[in-house]
Amino acid sequence: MDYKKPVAQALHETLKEDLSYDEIYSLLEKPKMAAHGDLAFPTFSLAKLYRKSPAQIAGDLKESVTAPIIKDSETVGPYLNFFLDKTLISREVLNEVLDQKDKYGSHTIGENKNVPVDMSSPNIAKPMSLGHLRSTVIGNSLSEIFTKMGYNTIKINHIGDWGTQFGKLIVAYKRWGHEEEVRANPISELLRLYVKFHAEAETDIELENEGRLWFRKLEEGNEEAWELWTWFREESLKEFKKIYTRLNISFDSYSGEAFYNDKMDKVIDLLEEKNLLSVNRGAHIVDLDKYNLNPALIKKSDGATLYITRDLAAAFYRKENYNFAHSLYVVGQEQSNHFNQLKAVLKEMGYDWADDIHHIPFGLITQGGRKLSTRKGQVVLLEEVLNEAVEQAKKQINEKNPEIENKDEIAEQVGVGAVVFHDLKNDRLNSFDFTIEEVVQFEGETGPYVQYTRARGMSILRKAGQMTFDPADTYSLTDEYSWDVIKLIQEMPEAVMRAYNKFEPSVIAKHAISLAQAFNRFYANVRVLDEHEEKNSRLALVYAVTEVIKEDLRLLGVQSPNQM
RNA sequence: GUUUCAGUAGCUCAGUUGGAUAGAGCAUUCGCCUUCUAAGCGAACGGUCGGGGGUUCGAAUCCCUCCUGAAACACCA
Repeated sequence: MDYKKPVAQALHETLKEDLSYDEIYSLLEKPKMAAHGDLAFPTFSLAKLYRKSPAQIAGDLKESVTAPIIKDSETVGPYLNFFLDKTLISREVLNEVLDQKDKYGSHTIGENKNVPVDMSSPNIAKPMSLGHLRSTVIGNSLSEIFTKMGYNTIKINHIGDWGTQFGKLIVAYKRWGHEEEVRANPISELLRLYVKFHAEAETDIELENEGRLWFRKLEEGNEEAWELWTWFREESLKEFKKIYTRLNISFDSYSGEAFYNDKMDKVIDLLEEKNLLSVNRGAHIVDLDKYNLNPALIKKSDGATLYITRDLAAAFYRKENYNFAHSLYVVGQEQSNHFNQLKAVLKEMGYDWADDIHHIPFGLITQGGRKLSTRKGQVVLLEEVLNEAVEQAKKQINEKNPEIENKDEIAEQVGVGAVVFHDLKNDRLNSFDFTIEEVVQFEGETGPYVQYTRARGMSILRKAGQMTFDPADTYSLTDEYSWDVIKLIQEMPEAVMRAYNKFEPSVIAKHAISLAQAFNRFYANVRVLDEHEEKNSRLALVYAVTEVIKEDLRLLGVQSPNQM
């Protein structure tokens, strides 16, 4: 329930000559301090109109603005502060959560419209790095958020499975590789070969040529090249799926770069038809001067296609197959220029749906201040990070709750949850320098803190022996601690909306932290299981918190263990 | 060099549409477990919101300018 509405309505009764309902609604703000009440109305904007001091206007309004929901109002200078009826609002908020459960906070504006989400997109034969983790978890979370808005999302893993590096890889494998080793440890072995190739190529210039040759064979459908490529791809994908399983993420499509090989000619034909291609320094380009962008290189001087050609083909394919309302690309911010070009070319072609394509950029992860580089073998392996986090989680469990069952399962949920939450809690555009100590933090504003908060709530419910609550009951909560919790629960649907509008999972993470903090304060100060006339209402509040936290975490792709 | 993004407490970061006395977490120091899980709660300490100008009743937030950092900038993806 949005309690701003009845208050705005009450103000509008008095002010309808001068301010619209919407203006009043947007002027109403949440005070930072509890002493200033639950909602505040600043009167500055009326001062000129009325030729009175804002303080005076606030005083006049105080007398005339009333509503059942408004328990009390006070003026402090130019502000009219409202104190609301806690009992009434608590009851309605609880009724709503108990009734809707995990549907609480949902919206319907997506109404079955399609939204493909391009995310994760690791490269074959290379380990998944922290950069891929970001794309994966941000993409997954946005996909959940869009689903909660009513959209039908399609998670697409645009695998990096084509390019000259496969020529190099084939050469390296033929020279130094062994089948058993690749089978045993596909990615680390293929990576070793790839790194070795670049090291050797520094002195042996013949290698690069050989690599190009083998890539051409691959393109021409040479059987040996094709078999090796298929095999590398399969082995790599198997390895990736292990990680996706741990992250609890699945995809609707693994169509990668190779999938569009036969779909690029159509793009080039279309560009020619529309007279958009010109030849410059031997290359085919689309001029984008009027967009203040570099020309888009569609075809190299040797006739080969490029990244953008493929992405154009992918954009058309997705428009035709999904008829998307929005199309998201969760890709690092260093590729902003590419997506600006992509959209500009589509605009030039006359397609308005270019505006529905959204690049969702995110900040760079460095280590020791340096950019991570696969070629030089300087990578942070995602799997090792997850393992370390899970190990630390297990250590904590053994210290703090050694009697618990399913230790391994819980350690996995907590450890992986810590990593994922850490990645999502801040603005996605922030860059950060990676340290394992920071990621594997379990105290303060972390995933495990939020999970732990919920586990404490679940423990109370178990002790009470009550897991279901009647949505129609007349609940009543009057203390300050409950009130803070209620207000946070009430804000959840709005947080979902904001996360959606900004393509920003951290909004949800922040809400989860705030709610957990408020609940822990409640927990420390209010005895739930003691006999009290509000006991049943308090239990209902605990239940509502466990539901909302679980839903927040689910939207982030983090699991909620019932005990830890 | 051009473009884009960023600069808030020792560190990591919030700050919604411009609103009241700029907030958290970590770290440090100190309190709270015979009572629902101490992965918790509370307190103390900590600020020229990068500098300067401007707009406004009001600026961390908008505009200009300078400083610092990161990224991108034609045949990689």
